[in-house]
This record gives sequence, C-alpha cells and structure tokens, in this order.
Amino acid sequence: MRYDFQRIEEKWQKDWEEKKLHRTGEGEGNKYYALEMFPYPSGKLHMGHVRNYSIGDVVARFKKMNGKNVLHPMGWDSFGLPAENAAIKHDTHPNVWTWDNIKNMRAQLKQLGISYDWDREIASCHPDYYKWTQWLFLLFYNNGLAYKKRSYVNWCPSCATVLANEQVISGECERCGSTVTKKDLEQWFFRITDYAQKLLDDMQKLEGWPDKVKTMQSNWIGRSEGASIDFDVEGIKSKITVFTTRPDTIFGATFMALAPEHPLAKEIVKDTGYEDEFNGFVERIKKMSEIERTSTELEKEGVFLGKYAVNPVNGKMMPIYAANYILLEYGTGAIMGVPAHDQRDYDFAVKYGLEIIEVVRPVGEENGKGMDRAFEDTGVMVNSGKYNGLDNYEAMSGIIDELERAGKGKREVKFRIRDWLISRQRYWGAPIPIIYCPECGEVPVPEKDLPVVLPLNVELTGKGESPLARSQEFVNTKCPVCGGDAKRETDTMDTFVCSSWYFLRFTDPQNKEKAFDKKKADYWMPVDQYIGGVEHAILHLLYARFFTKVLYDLGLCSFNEPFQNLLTQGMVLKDGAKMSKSKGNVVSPEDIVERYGADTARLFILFAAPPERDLEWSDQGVEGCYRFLNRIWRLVTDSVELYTEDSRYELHELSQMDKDLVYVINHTVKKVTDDIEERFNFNTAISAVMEMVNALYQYRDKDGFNPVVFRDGIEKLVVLMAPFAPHIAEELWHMVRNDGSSVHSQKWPDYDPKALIKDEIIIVVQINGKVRSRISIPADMDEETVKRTALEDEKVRSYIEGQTISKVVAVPGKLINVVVRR
RNA sequence: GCGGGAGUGGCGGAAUUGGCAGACGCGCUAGACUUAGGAUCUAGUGGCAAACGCCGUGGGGGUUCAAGUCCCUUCUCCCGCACCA
Repeated sequence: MRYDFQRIEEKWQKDWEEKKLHRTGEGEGNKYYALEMFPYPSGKLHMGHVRNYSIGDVVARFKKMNGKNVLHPMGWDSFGLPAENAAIKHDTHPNVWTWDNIKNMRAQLKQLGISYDWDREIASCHPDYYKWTQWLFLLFYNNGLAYKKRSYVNWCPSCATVLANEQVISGECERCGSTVTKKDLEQWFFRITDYAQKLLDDMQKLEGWPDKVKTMQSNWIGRSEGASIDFDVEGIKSKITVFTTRPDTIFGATFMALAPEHPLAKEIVKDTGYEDEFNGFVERIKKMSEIERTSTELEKEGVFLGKYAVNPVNGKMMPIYAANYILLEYGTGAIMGVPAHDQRDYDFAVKYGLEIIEVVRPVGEENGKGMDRAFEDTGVMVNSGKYNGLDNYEAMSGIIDELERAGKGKREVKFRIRDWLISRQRYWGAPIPIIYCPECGEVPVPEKDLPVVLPLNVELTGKGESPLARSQEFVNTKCPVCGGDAKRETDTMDTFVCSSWYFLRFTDPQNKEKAFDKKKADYWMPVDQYIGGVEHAILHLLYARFFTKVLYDLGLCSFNEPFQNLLTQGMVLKDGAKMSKSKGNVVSPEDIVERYGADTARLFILFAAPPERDLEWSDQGVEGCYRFLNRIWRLVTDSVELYTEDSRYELHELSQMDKDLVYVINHTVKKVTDDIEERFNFNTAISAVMEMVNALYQYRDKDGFNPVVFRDGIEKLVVLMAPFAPHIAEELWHMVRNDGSSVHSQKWPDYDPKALIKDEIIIVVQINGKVRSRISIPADMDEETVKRTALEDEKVRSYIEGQTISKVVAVPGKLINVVVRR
C-alpha cells in the first residue's frame, strides 16, 4: 500500500471539518490560548506563513492532547493599502480583491490542516468588526486618549498618506521604501505617550518574551531622566527651555543651540541683522531629506542668532545659535551647549571657535591635561563653584535642587516615543467616526449610529487627498447634536488600530452588543503563546500592549498585558536570502503541498531549524522528510496484522531486547514532550522520533521480538507524530486502533520513569581527560567499586602502567577520570 | 557609536546543569536487490595518519581532573536603533 498523501489529507480534512474536531470548548477548565499573528490577505500564503502556522499548530494540538481547553483562531488583517493599489492596477475593487484573497488563503490554510476553529474567523474589513474598531476609537476619544492636532508629520509621497513614527524606518516608508518627507498637517493621534512609563515598567512582567524584543521596545520608548532648565534671553521676554540629562555640566555651558525650525529662533534673530543668514540656513536645511538631515555623518553647522542667553547658575552670557544637529522633535528642541562633555557640542564649538570649559574630570586626574575630545564619563567636579570636588552625580542633584528653588528648572523625565498618528488619507480602512458641524464643531458619531460604513462606490486614483472626500454621499451628513448640515471626517484609521485588539475579539467573535464580553476575555486572555515575525517587535506588539492597558484602566478587562509568551520566528531563506519575487528565490507552498503533501511541508519546516532561527530552504531536505514519512508509513502498514494484540505488558517479564526497545519508546516520549513544552525545539523532537523509527525497524527484524511491545511502540509513535504531521498520523491511527477515535483526541502519552532505569550502563573512562575506555557496569554499583572496576580495566591498566595515580574523579552514571603523572 | 544575536564537518543542525563534540537529517562513497533507479535495504562518512595515535567547536590567552559550554582578550557576520541633548 502506497503512502497516498493526497487522498489521506483530503479525507481527513473533510472528516475533521464535518465533525468540528477543532471547535473551541466553552469557557470552562484549564484554558490555553494559542495565537499566530493574523495575516494580511495579500493573495497567497508564503513560506513564512506556513512556518508561523505550523509552529502554532504544533503548540495548539499538543496542548489540546494534554487536556487543555484550547482557543486557536484565525482571521484576516484585511484593511490596508495593498488592496487599494491592487484595485487600481487590476481595475477591480479593494473589497472584491480582499475577499477573493481571503477565500484563497483560507482554502490554503485548510489544505495545510491547521487546527483552527473556523467558526471564530474574523476579518477586520468586515463592518461587524470595524464597527467595534470605531467604537474603541470613540472610547479613546471620550477618555481624552484620541485627539486631533496640527504638527509636522511623516508623509509618504508614494503611498500618498501620513505615517506613524513607527512606520518610518531610517527615513523611509516601512511599506514601499520611499523617502519620507515632512508635512505640516492636522491629524488624529492616540495618546500612547501617557502610557510610556507603564509600557516600560510592565515589560518586567514579560518573562516569556525574547530579550531582543523587550530591548527594542525600551529603546523605542526611550526614557531619559534629567532636568528642564530655563535660560533668560537678553532683550526679549521669552525664555529658552532646554532638556538635559547632564545638569551637572551646566557650569561648562558656553553656548545655546536651537533647532532651525524652533519657533523661538525667529523671535530671537529679529532685528539683530542676522536674519538673512538665518533664513538662508533654514532654507538650506529644509531642502535636505530626513535621512541626510539626521545622518551622524553630517557636519555640525549653525548660525549665530545675534543674541545671548544667561546661564542661571553663574550669569555667564552665552551666544545663541540655530544648529542643524538639534532636532525639534526631541526634548524641547533646544540645548545648552557643553563642549567639554558632549562630543557633538565639542565638534560644534571647535568649528565656531567657542569656549570649552572642563567641569568634570576623571577621578585621579583632577589637575587636568587639556582636552582633544569631549569627556562624557563620570568624574569629579571642577570649575563649578561650590560643587568643586564633588562626585558629578552628587553635584547633579545639588544643582537641580538649586535651580528648582530659584524657579529656573525642574527634574523631568522625557521619552523618545511620540503620540501615535492614526489617521490615513486612504480609502481601504475603518472610517474615523467623527463629524464636523459648523455650529457644534467636532462631534463624535453616537454609538447607535455605528458602524460608519465605508462606502463601496468610491473613485480610487491613488493620488491626492483621502478618496472618501470625493464621495458626496459619505461626506455630507447631519450633525448628531443639532441636526444641521455637517461633514464627516474623511480619513481612515491606520490598520494597526484594527490589529491592536483582534486577539480580544477572538474570545467573543460574534458578539453583536459589545466589542467583547469581559468574562470571556478574562477567561481566555492573556494569550498563552503568541507567535509571529520579529518585524512586529515594535509596531504591532507595542500598540497591542497600549490598547490592552487602556482597556484595563477603563475596566473593560482584568488583565493589562495581552501576550504572556512571545515566540518570534525566524525568516525562511533560500540561497541565503529572504524569499522574494524580485530575487526570484520563492518556493511556493502550493507546489510543495501538491508534490509532497501538507504533512511533508510542515515536517520539513519544523525540522530544518529551531523556530526562532532563520531557516534555509532545501529541496533535498524536503525530500528527506517525505522519505521519513514514507518510512513511517511502511513501518506501520507492513505490520497491520500485529495490531490486534493488546498493548499491555509487565516490564519485569520482558527480555533484555524488549526492555531496550521499551527504554527507547519511553525516552522518546519524554524527549518529545520536553522539547515541545519547554523549549519549542521541534527540530530535536522530530529527530528523536526518527531515532525511534530506526529502533522500531531494527527491533522488528530481530528474532523473537515481542508483538505487544512493538505495538505499544507503534501506537506511541503515531500519537507523537500527530502534532507535526496530523493527516498521516490520523490515517495510521485508524489502522492501529480501529475504534473510530481520532488520534487528535487522544491523551498525550506519559512515560514510565521505571522504564528509563537501566540495569547495565556504559560509562566512559578517561585518563587525564582523554577517553581511553568504556566499561559496562550494573547501574546501582557504588562509586568506590566503579572506580576500582575502571582501574582494573585492561585498556586502562596499559595506560597507567608505571605512572602514579594522583586522583580519580567520578561522575555518577557518566564517567571516571583517572589523573596520572609520571 | 549604542543595543541584541550568531560563529561547531561538504550542508541544515545536535550537545538542555562544565562530563564521550558532531545526535538526527541532507549530501557523498561502496555494496545488495533490480530490465531500470531519482525506490528500498546494508556498510561507511570531522581532518591528518598505513597504523599506535594526534589534531579539532572564528583567533589568542586563562580557570579546571575535565571547556563548544566559565573568565579575559580579539576578529568576523547578521539584526535593530542611531546627532535622543
């Protein structure tokens, strides 16, 4: 009988679907929420998807077999720009394109045999879903967490929309790679900065997250402690407020520098005769791209603004500059220049001949030796009046206290993270539920009027303002407050808003009254295991944490972190590079499934590398996994006549040969269990099963093998394979156990600790750390006897002859090391 | 520059607590079966050596009876952030 994967896979997929085998249990018992990041329906699955979902499926199936009530859902992150671009290109509608893709990809997922509960499927572009995305926007709005403001925002000219800071990767659009420019626009924001500290603090709770992701998030949030200090400016009333992490160096401040776009710069330069120079400088900078502008390589440049600021601690007059290395977005957009202790200020001071005053010196070098670069470490204060001789940290504290008393400054914590810009000037997204009334102003859409339905008859050009703005029936509406003529907001929400709460909707996907029921969410959440690509380390994972914290604070749920454990899977590579159409190194999952079946595809992808590491695709490796499944197939089907025996046996009645196999069986059960449960090392779990198969073949070919023991091995083998290769396991299970039960409903096997105890063991004998012999001894032999036996070994004796034994080290059950010298 | 990770046969990778380096798979070599083999099975497969053996986990040094694993030092590669005051 041939391994007909196609017939087997189709048969069981149909059977599971009919029997609703993967339906989620009700809210009772020991729960386990396994979640893979829901995909954008781009058209077809790629190998990255297959990897993601194969990993998740092993976890979900394993937990189910271990008696957990498992939630393992799937859905679609189905709003977004590609739908719009594809619609324009192929003259279709984003709605049609998206739902076609969903249909295809759903079919592909079913072909892979992933154990999703399809009754819980959701799509973020469906009105039943985005109604609640809009509802959440209003919740944020009503609690002061969503607001509109005018500011310099990131603009992607190619995507014709604004972008969140998180979507700008070294000056380029995260999606299309175009150079991002700045635009002064009025936009909607979520107040994520209010949660900066909480997002940082609670990362300590995330023990099940990779350090890498936590570090990336903390760097992104970018907390710095310091002080804001006010500097008076001669001749004008306005003060320059700076933020510094080094208030201890204030006696070394010799100049001030403002970002060129800083509003105060214009005011300061006014009527000084330096206006023309300043304006020219600003013009030049505006022409530069964001990347050039913020490059570390760029030479520090600036222009004098014609006025001086007063140092609040010593009254020193300091020239004020506008400088290209000062960023308006960070801190207050202004700094005090301390050339002696900041390399950037040092470079600037050298260029413009500004004074360099040393105020911190390394301990032990208090006399100073002149400077050729800035000294940025800790040390002892000099040239700082009454603070001289103090450790710079003590001085820092004293100086801030002094400034606070004088009302010139205060302790402050600044974050790098900015509020989350969520409006997009694009069509295929959830409309922002706000109405503008000439009488009443900005009015939120009342809950009863949700959803604000995205109209389908809208002209798409991919250029200019939001496409919704051209739809008169959408734009024109009545004010919910006064009933007068009013206009709708025409921007849609960033798709990351949709994906910031989908894991909650999965706990209660059909709820018509609420986004989700608190009880249900509290039962299922947090997600026990979340799995996805590391590319979401900042964007999605940070936003989802933010949402969860807001909902927690507003009493909608009782947990404040969404994802207990996070597994960031590696990429799938071919010829050392990420698979991509442009490189022409794409292997399509469809082809592999057609040629070898889903079980082979899954097995290879799980076997080729540990999940968090990048995986190098190998056609020959796939072939090898296919051969392995065939090998199992033959092993099981060739011995069908043996499976009538009952598989019970008594360990002490078995022969040594039987006991050896029983050892392998139990050892494999333990190894596979530990590898899945504790380490997600599916690759080593599978290799353990391979060894077991080798052992079963050898055992069966021996004279006098015990069919009862063999059958036990076969049964365990099939069950152990179930999470990895569910179809073949199911087919074989029905041959081994003809009782109509599904292998996926079986209890995960236990191992018998007694079977793992060997009577005889082999231990290694080393002489001076080099392996020289092996001896077989009874497992319970006491240490002294073991040592003596080792020394009596013939081979060992030939090595130690004529030498003095200085020491014998014993590692119980493993080795003996004899230390000798001449 | 800062942060994170990695470096082990021809290749993917194993070695979980300092205790036999190279499990398992791929590839390769030889053989068996066969009209045939890109099926299957058997044996072999880190390097050097005829062999006893010696060497071997990026390089150098150290701790230890014992180091891929710990310490110091250094090189290379990948990823993330980057004029963050």
